[in-house]
Amino acid sequence: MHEIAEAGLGAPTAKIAKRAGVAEGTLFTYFANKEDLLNQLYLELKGEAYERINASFQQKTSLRQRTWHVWSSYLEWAMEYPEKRKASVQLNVSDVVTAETRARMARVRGRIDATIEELEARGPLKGLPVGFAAAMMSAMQEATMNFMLTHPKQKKELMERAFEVYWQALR
Amino acid sequence: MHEIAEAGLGAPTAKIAKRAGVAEGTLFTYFANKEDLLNQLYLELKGEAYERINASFQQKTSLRQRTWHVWSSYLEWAMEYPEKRKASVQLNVSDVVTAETRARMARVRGRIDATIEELEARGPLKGLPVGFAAAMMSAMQEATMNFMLTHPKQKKELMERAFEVYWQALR
Amino acid sequence: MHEIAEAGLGAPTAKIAKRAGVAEGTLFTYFANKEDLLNQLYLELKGEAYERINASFQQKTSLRQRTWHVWSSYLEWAMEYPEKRKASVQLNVSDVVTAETRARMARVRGRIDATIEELEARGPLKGLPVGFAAAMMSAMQEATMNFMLTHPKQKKELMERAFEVYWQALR
Amino acid sequence: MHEIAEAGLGAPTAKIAKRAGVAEGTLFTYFANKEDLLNQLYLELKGEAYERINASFQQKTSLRQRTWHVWSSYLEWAMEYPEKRKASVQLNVSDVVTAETRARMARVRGRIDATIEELEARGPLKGLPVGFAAAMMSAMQEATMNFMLTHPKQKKELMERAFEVYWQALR
DNA sequence: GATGAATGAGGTTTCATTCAT
DNA sequence: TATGAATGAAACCTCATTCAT
Repeated sequence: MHEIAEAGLGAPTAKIAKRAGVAEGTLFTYFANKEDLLNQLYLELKGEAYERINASFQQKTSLRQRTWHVWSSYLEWAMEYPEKRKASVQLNVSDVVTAETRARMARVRGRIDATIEELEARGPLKGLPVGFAAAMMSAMQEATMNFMLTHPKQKKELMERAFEVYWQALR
Repeated sequence: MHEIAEAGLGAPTAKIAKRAGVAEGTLFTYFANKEDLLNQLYLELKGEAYERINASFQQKTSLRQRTWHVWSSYLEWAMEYPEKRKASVQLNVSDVVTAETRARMARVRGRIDATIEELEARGPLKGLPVGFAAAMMSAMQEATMNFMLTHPKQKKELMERAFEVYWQALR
Repeated sequence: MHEIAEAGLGAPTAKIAKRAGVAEGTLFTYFANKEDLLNQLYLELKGEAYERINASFQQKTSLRQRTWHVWSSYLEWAMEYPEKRKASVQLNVSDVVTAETRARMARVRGRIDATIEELEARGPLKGLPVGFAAAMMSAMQEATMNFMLTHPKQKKELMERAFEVYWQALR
Repeated sequence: MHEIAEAGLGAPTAKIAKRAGVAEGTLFTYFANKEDLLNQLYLELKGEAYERINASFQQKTSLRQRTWHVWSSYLEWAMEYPEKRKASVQLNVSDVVTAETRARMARVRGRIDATIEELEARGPLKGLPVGFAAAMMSAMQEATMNFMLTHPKQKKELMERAFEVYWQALR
């Protein structure tokens, strides 16, 4: 993860192994090949983020509260582990992550998706394809993250006001 | 550009040269090295998109009209040249594009930025860092693009309704 | 043996171990290294073939009958265990089988060699180096085997007629 | 060829390149991969041998004379270039040489095969599969070669008397 | 004695870049 | 200025062998 965050997906397996404190060959007793390693890393990182969101998820609260929960817990996780987020983004954009891996991940999202999809039933998004609200949130979260990192003093404010923007957009 | 869109930034210079109809070595009489080539390509692609936006830009219309112009002309360009957009995104995410290249690009945006920054003076974004509205728009445009590509029948609707979402968000 | 027949001498020790139903490391409590293992396999396979020939060897019959016995029992063994023969041939050609192993094998041939050497006393081979008749037989057996495998219907005929050719040659 | 003869098909491409006086990478501008290189080498070596045989081939002489020509010219070539022969044998036995390569080679044999097939019309081989006489000759040539190499003084005698054996066999 | 995770040297192949023509 | 063969560093991956358990 460290290596991917620093050097991108092109990070040599030799360096990855060294950073992990194992021999070059050892990598390949745990992963069939580099692609497999990257896919597993993706599952691990995304899984961790989702777990964080799910952990303190309050099913019975208002839609706004649940949406805020999804919005904020992801951003908090990402701020806490910027390297994990960076690696995660790199993997997400690339095409080493197979459709199968993405599908498996989707199955894990569960309650998160259920909440976000509630948003799609509302006026501004009614009739648009499923997943649009979620894609919008992701896009806005990433954009917000970048500003939170470059303007650490306004971190909290950015998180809250950007959420307000998202929320207003979907009223 | 074709090669980058198809094979990513890892596309071999040999293939790039062949596609361009020149010999392998010829590439390096025009570009110092691969990184330089990619930076120039980035400037070319982004420049083309901005030119498109600037071309029919109506300075004197309402803020909403100008914002819609920026929103829609980029999306139209991107739909018209999906390969250019794909290459452009790849380059944008990567770190071969130097800070200097990005800075040079920023200087070209001119009137576009002026418009988008007007948005930041409004309530929902007041006090947030400069560039936030633009970043938000880019993020939402990319997310919208992906849906336009996978749901071609709703192309027009997606473009318009997603703009409405953006606009509502910044009211 | 199975692995060698299928994948050649390059077959990984890991696979050999698995096929044998033991752990990777266990191989090396029985064999000093891969080369040793291959040499032992060679001894085992050749030994088995020779044992087969010796088993029903009739010392007192005519030279032709004894020669036929050697010719046919080897071919029958090879047809019965094509994998053993394949592995055996691979080992024979390679140079992992040491001179010492080959020498040890020679000592086992005993009665077979005695018979074949009788052939060398006859006109056509008189004066040629010891072992020539045996080498000739081996060469012809391998060539015949290949045809027996690709023309299974003529198996018996090929075995008999090719022997006739060999026998005529040495009259 | 030198490397293959010395170290077998496992000879590292790095060594092959060095021996050829080119850089490691240069190999792969001429051959798609190692397998391709080995196939081309096979074609080159076998081709050379056949060319030698065809060169002074006298179409109108007796069958025995033509058979002797095939027999002896190959053996002479092989004695003259023992490394080429060794490499050639290694390749022949292995399965890196594809069926397609072998087929292409077969097409080159031309007049040689025509002669050898005449032998198959004769009594001892009548009714046996096509190619049997040629396979027999190859097998016997290889066996003879080994003795010629270990008994250089009897070279000429071995070549002639072994031919006699072959010829007698097919009377 | 059996195990199998760990090792790292060594193998094949790719590719940005150079430079004589 | 254009060419493309040559280069060799560096990438990914395999596998015989060791050794703590």
